[in-house]
This record gives sequence, C-alpha cells and structure tokens, in this order.
Amino acid sequence: MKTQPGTPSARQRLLDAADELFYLNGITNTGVDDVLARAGVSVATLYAQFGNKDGLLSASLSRRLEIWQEYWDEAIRSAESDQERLLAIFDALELYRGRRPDARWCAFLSTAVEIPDAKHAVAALTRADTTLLNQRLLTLAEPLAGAEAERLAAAVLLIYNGTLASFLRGSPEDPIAQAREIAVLTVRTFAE
Amino acid sequence: MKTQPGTPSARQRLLDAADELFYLNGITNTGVDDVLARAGVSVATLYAQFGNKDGLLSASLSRRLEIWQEYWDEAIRSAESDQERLLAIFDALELYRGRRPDARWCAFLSTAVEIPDAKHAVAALTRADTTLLNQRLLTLAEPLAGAEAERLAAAVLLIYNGTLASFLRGSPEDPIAQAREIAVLTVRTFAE
DNA sequence: CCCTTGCTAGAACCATCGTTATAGTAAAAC
DNA sequence: GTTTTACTATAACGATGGTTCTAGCAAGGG
Repeated sequence: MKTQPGTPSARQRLLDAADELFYLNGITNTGVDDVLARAGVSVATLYAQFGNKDGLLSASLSRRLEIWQEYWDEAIRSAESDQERLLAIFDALELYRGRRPDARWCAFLSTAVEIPDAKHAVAALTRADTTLLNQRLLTLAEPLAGAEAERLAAAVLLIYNGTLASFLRGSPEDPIAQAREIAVLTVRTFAE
Repeated sequence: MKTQPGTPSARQRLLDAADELFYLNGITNTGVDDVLARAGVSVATLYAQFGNKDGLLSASLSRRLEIWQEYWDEAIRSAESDQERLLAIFDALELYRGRRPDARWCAFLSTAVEIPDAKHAVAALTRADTTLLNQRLLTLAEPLAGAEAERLAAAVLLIYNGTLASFLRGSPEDPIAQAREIAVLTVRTFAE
C-alpha cells in the first residue's frame, strides 16, 4: 500500500478533482480524462473505485451533501437567536464562499439541469439536498411562526434558491447580503 | 418554395424543436439528430440555416429573449398599479406556465450551467436576459422606491431567480405564488 | 518469500455526435 | 421550360469520450 503520509489517497484526490471540475465546467462538459489528469490518477483506479462516471458523480454529490450539512449545523450553532438560527443558511453560504471563492455554485442546481431524468440515481441526491435543508428550516421556523412554520420555511428556501441562481448567473451584486435582507423582512411579518 | 399553408417553415420547426429539447433534456444532452427528428427536417437544412449547433442555440435563445420580453410587456400593460407593474414578472411566469405546462424552466439558467465559458457567443445572451429584465425592474421600481429603486429592483430579481431555481429543483409547492407573497412584503418596506 | 493491496502506464474498443458531402425532388419564379 | 428555391434522404468522416484490457510495479502482512 502506498501510504505516503503527505498525499491523500487516490480515491480522495478523485473526489476532489471531480468536485472542482464537475461544478465548475459542467458534468457532461468534463471528461473522465480531465478528472484523471487533475487528480493524477490512472483510469483503472477510477473504475475500480467507482464503477463508472456516474458512480463518481454519485459519490461526489453524497460527499457534498455531508459537507453542506456540516456547514449548516456549524452556522446554526454559532447563531444566537431564533431568527439568526433560521437565517443561518445564509451564513453557511458566506462561510463556504470564504473558503472556496472560485466556486460557481450550487452542485445540486447544476446537476438538476444536466441530469433531468428523475429515475437517474443522482436525481435522488439532488432531491435529498432540498429535503434535508427543508427539514432543518422547518424545525427552526417553528419557534418563530408556529402553525405557519411550513410557509415560512418554504419562503426562506425560495430566497435561498434565488441566491444560488443569482450566483450562477454571475450577478454583479452580492446575492447573499441581498437575500439576508429579504429574508429578514419575511421573517418579521411571520413573527408578528 | 414549399409554402404549404398548414406547416411552418423548416427553420421555424427547428427552432421549436430546439426550444423544447434543449431546455427539457439539456443542451449537451440533446443531439443534433434528436432536434432533426423532432422537427422533421433534414441535416443539410439545419446547417444551411444556422451554420452549426451553436448557431441554432444562439438563434433559439435570441427568440426566447424576444418572447419573454413580450410576455413581460404584456403583463406590465395588464397591471393597474405601480406595485402590480413591478410584480408583473410573476404574472408573466404564470402566463407562460399556463401555455406551456411541461416546461422545466428557465432556458437562460440552464444555459448558464451548461456553457460556463464567458467568452462563448451564447454567454452574452444569458447575460442579456438579466440585463433587460433588470432595466425594466429598475424603471418600475422608481415610482415605488425613489432613490432606493436599484436595491428594490435587485431584490425582486433575486426573488425571481429563486422562483426559477425552485422550479428547476422540482419544488412541490407553487413557487410563483410564494415568490409573489415575498415580493409584496419587500415592496412594502421600500414604499414606506 | 509469497501474496495481496493499491495503485500506474498505455493501448485498444466501441458508441456517439457534430459535421460534411453526394445526389435528388417538388414547387415557385421568370 | 428552364432555373431557383427550399428542401429531403443517406452515407460517410473525424473526433471525442466512456469503458475495458493487459501488463506491471511497490509496499506491507503473514
């Protein structure tokens, strides 16, 4: 086994490379060879680890999902009021942007465009992203909106989606700050 | 010239087919052959009319841009107050959805994902969509928000993008109605 | 020492896809 | 009646891309 302490395993490097290329240049747009070149890994290893390109994509999205959950939870923990906790998803975005300023955003949105087939294995993961986020929002909205928590959560989710889409379109403004402003307004009308 | 009164020209049929396939299944996902089959047109005609696949895509997006401008203007004309005029883009969405319920939405958002290269001829069109929309919003926001018109217009644009992204993700709720609610709240705080 | 594990290198295969080329048809224009 | 115009049908070319195959190396475990 090549356990050189400095370099991560081939599997890790493949996932990292896929992460950067798939959601920067598009999934169908980046060839398997591109991923291999960036990861510095041979073809055989990729197919041994992931079966095929779809397998790599699935694994990459699964990892993204976990990473985002960590970002969310971290942001929620740092917040100090009910309202701040509900709006923590925007802090999570900010956090992520700070660490990866080159990101073109959101992997799951891109995937939804490129893999329209609902039966595709990957489609379930893009839905899972929305579902998991929605669950968190629902819990956090309850102390603020009570019986109307569902509506409030849905509204925040829409604003969140707007942020992602604005990034994707290359909005010149700062969508996160804008979204936060709008979200605050929305929350207030529910809280009253 | 084959000017059979019933059937539209081959060029029209190609544009229609491209419209339906590109933004339903993805651009790179739909082959030239798929477009040809759907349009009932031969290969030579496509290349005579549009040069290549990119040409067809460009023409298709240009037409979309014009069509959406008409939808916007129609909705704006039907509105009867300053606020209603600003929110008319959501009526335009509703109008469009009524006529094309199968749409997976938004051509320009999809294109932004699939053609990340900013120098690509098509990238200018996706930016044009945002620009044109923003200009309209800015004009309509002024009687409501005065000096803060720019911020209000940006906010409405973000909510609009959120609607499109929610559709793309297959939101179970009705994003248009939600977006309208949120937009009303936002407008009110500016109008006060 | 051998065997397994985790990899690499490089070539080859096959399908798909954008594009071009050849040849031909039906109807409008003149 | 000849020439354009607006097409069609079919085949082929060239490149790319996902996938598979063969062969081999280096290191740790038993």
